Amino acid sequence: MAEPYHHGDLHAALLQAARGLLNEGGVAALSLRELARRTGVSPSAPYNHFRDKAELVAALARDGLARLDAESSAALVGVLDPRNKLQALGVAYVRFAVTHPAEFRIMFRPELSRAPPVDALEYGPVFGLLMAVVDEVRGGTGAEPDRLTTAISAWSLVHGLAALLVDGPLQPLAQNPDQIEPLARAVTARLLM
Amino acid sequence: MAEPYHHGDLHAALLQAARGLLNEGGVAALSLRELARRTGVSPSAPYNHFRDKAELVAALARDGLARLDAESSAALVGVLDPRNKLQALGVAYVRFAVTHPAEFRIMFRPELSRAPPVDALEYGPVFGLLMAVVDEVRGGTGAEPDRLTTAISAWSLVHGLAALLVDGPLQPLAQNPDQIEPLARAVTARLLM
DNA sequence: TGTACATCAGTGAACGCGCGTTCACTGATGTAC
DNA sequence: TGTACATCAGTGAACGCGCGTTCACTGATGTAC
Repeated sequence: MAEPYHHGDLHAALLQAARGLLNEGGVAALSLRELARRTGVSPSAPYNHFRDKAELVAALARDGLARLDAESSAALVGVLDPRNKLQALGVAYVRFAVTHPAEFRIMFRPELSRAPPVDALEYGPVFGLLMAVVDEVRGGTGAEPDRLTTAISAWSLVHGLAALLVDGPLQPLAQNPDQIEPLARAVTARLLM
Repeated sequence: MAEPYHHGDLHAALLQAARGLLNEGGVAALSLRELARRTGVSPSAPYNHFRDKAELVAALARDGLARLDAESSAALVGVLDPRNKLQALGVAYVRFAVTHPAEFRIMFRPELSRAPPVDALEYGPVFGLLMAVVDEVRGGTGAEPDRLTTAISAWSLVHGLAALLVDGPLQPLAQNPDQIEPLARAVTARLLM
């Protein structure tokens, strides 16, 4: 209501509002009109920044992936032991999901955006990181099962915990984030056995 | 188009059509009107069988849970070793998710129905089964970590694999179901180490 | 076996709603000279 | 430093659509006698 023209940074404001909307009401609640309302702008204003709704959703997913990538890399700083690296990566994954549930949800709902954000088993940054660490771990010990299976197992474990916390029956636990870190540590510790 | 009145079993036909719709277009595609169209019935006919859309979704989730429960119990028949039981339960879980993706999705999307289908950590049938098997396994060996953490870890592993196959970047693998069984076996084998 | 009638499970028109998107427009901003 | 003008980022009305749900209705079914 301040100045009718030229919002400060509508692009960012829309994405921010979209995150909020997703966190509150889930995917069903994400509408361009509501976004416009929340950023105090007319229904057609968003079309100056995104071709259509799918493009906005795709941008959200892309941002989420980049953030997860950054946090994953950060989690490895100063960690030397390969097995500790694997655990650190897992804990970071769960923490990301719980602190950014909107992005986490949308990254794994490919119907929503035009193209899948993570292309299958192609080496997206995050999966690449995981693969590298898995190779490090395998390099140490002897006759372990196949690389891919190991990576998929590790990914499954943390993805499952994240999904149960974000969308599933473990949701109540995610309410106070102090409990998340120890739980994630305990669960990912199974990767080390 | 045969006889205009008294569909054979509209209740079941609607649920069946809903499963199809969910499998094809995801949650967003699930509409009562489309259901009516597919079962060749007027838009108001479904209201003779379900109070509203939420009730239909809840019925779908309930059916899915019952089915998962039945398949889980069936998977344990004839298996004696506790660790093998744990694995069998895990494989059944993944198989259920891949063969009934609609139900699997909806069971873990509590916003959709009025009440959450699995009440938190209360002992729903499936979780009860898991807990019992976990206790069996723990009874065998000595100083293992806490029950709940063990159960959550096991659940996370299989839930994560299921989610990555159904909605995530492992989707391509789920196309030919012959690969699913060995993969599920390999991944759940990590529960035994 | 026939008839009367309550109940069950449909029809189809209508409602109001929120949505995505388009369109002609207009004020603010920034650049060239 | 001023002015002319292209471009950028908004407005607001309008569109068509599919949705969930309601309503008065009606044909088919099953039960009582």
